[in-house]
Amino acid sequence: MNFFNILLPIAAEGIFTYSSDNHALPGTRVAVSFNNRKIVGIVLGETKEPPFKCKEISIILDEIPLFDKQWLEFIRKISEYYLTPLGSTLFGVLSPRVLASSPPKRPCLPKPLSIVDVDLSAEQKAIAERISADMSSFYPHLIHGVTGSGKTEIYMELIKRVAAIGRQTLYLVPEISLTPQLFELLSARLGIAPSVFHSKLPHKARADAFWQFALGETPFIVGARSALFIPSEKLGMIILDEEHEKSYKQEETPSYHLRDMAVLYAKIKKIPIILGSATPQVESYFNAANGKYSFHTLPNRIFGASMPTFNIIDIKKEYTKKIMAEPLLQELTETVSRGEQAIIFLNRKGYSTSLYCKVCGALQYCPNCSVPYTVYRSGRLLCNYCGSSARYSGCSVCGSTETYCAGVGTERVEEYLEERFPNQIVRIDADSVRSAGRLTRLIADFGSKKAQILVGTQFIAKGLHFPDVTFVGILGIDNILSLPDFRASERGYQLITQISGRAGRGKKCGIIHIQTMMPNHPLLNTEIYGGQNAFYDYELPRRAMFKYPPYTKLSRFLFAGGDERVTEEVSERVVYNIKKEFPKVIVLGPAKAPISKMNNLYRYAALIKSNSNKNIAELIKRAAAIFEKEKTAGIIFRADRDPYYFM
DNA sequence: AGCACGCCGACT
DNA sequence: GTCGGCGTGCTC
Repeated sequence: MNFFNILLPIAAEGIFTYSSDNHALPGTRVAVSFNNRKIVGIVLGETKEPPFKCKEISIILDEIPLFDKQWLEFIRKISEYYLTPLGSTLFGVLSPRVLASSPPKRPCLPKPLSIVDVDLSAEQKAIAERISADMSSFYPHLIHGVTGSGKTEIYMELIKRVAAIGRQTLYLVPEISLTPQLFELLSARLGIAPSVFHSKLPHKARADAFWQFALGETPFIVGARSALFIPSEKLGMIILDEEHEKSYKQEETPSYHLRDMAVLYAKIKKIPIILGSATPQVESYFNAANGKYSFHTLPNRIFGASMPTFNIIDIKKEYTKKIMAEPLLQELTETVSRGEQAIIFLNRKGYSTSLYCKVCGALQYCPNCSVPYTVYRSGRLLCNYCGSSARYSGCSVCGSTETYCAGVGTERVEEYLEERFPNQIVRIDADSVRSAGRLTRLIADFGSKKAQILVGTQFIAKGLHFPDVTFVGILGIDNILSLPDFRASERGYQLITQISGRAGRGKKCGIIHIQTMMPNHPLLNTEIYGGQNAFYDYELPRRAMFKYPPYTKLSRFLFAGGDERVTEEVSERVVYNIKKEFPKVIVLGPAKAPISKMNNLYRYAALIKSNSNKNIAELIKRAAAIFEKEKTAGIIFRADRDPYYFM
C-alpha cells in the first residue's frame, strides 16, 4: 500500500493523506471521497503511512501529470505570499468543476480562417524584434504606448513568432466580454478562431477551452484572470494587456494581483512576459524606469491620427442643478450637427446617487450599510455594496413621500440628453450590458452611427474604437479625484487618458471637455497629459514623500463584526500588539473604515507600510495569531497584501 | 468549501 | 410542542 499527500480545493490547508495500491506521480489528478462527497484533488507527493487510518484514492485520473513541478511551485508561492492556506489558494485559482472535468474524447483543433496581414510600423517592428531576441528566458517587458499606438499589432506579431517555435501564448485581458473587437482582430491576423477562457463561460465551454490549451491543441488563448492557471507545458510567452487595470486585483481569497502573479509565473517558467498599457501603473512604470523590466515606448498614434486637445470647464461659479454646463452642451450640439459622434463619461450608474426627503431632509440609507441608496429610474433603490434593494415607500425618518434626488448617475444623463437629442443616445454601463450580446448590439448601434451620443461608465473607457468620435465629455472626474485613496491621482490620470483615447482615432481630431469644480487640481493641468512621462514625473516624488508604493509595501487589516464597540476593541488590541512587536514598521490606525458598516458588519481598518517585503509575512502571521487569541464570536479579520481597495 | 451537529426564537 | 436560524467544527 502506498500513501499520498493530496491537495484538495477547499477553504483550508487542504492537504490530506490517501492510500492506493497504484503509483501516482506529483501533479496527477485523483478523485477521492472526502467528508462523504466526491472531490478531485492533486497529488503532491508520496508520504509514509500516517498514524491515523486513511481512505483510498477512488480513481487516478491522469496517466501523465497534468500539473508540472513549476505549476505546483507557483501555487505554493501564491499561498505563501498572500498568507492563504494552500487548499484555499487552489480553490481560488482553479474552479473545482474545471479541475474535475475530463478532456474531450476527440482533440478540438481550432478552425483555420483567412489571414489579413498588415505591415508593422518601424517602431512596432523594432519593439517586436527586441522582445523576440530572447524568448527562452524570463524577461519582463513593459510597452508604454499611447492610446491608438498599435500595441495589439505587436502582440499579434509576437504570438506568431512564439507559435512558429511550437510554443503557446497566454493573452490576458481585464474583462473579456468587453473586447468583441479584439476577436475580429485576432482572427484576421492569426488565421484561427481564438480560444477564450473566462469564468462567465458555461461549464462545458470552459472545460473545453481549458483542455484545448492544456493539451497544446491551440497556439494561444485569450482569457481573463482565471486563464493564468491553466497548466501548459508548452507555454512560451504571457501577454498582459491594460496592465494598470485595477480589476486585475482579485478581492476574493486569495486576493492576488494578476500582474504580479503573471510575472511570478513567467519567472518560474523562464519565459518572457509582456505588460502593455497606455497608462502604466506607477509601480510598473517605476520598475521599467529602473531597469527591472525592459522598457518600450510608442509615443505616436499609428496612421498619423492626432492626439486630442483639452478644454477644462469650470463649473464652480455657475454650479446649479444643471447636469451639463452651458458651454459643454453647446459644443455637444455643434458636434452632433456636424454629423460627428460624442462620448459622455460619468462613473456613477443609476439615476441618482442620493435620495433626500423633501420634508425633513433625511438622506435615505441602505439599512445594512453606511451608504446611501442609489436611485434607479424605475423607482427602485439599490445598495451597491450589499445588493439589497427596496421600493421607496416613504422617508425612513418622517414617512413623507416627497423626495428630491441629488447626485447624477448615467440614467439621469441619458434622460437629460434624450430630451435634447431624441433617439440619439446609447447608454453603456454595468446595468445596460447584463449580457455580452446586449453589449455587442449597443456597440454596433453606436459604431454604425444609429446613435450619435454614447453615455457610459468605465465600461466605455477601454479598447473601443470609433473613428467618428470627436467629442469626449467627462462629467465625473471630481468624484474620482476626491477619493480617500493614495491612487486617486493615478486613477484620474488613467481615466482621462484612456477616455481621451476614444476621441479622434480617425482623421478628424478630438476635443476632451472636462467639467469640474476643481479647475486648479494638478491632475487637470493639461501639461500632465502633454508627454508620456509627465504624470509619472509629477506623481513619483509625491509617492516617495508620503511613503507610498512603489517606495513602500502596503498591507491592510480589516476587522468586521456585528457589534461596533467589540469590533473596535479587538482591532485596537491586535494593532497595539503589532505596533509594539514591529516598531520599525509604520502602522496607521485602526480607524473606522470609510464605509464604516457593510452588510450589517461594522468595519475597522489599519494600514501597514513597510520599506520592504521582508517582515510583512511574519507581521501578518503574528497579527492573525493575536487576533485568534483576542477575538470574540462573530468578528472577522482579513489581511490584504498590496491592497487596492481602501473603503 | 460543504455538511452535520447544536442550541434559542416564531409558528402549526 | 416543532421548524429553522446560522454559529462552530471537522473532513485523510
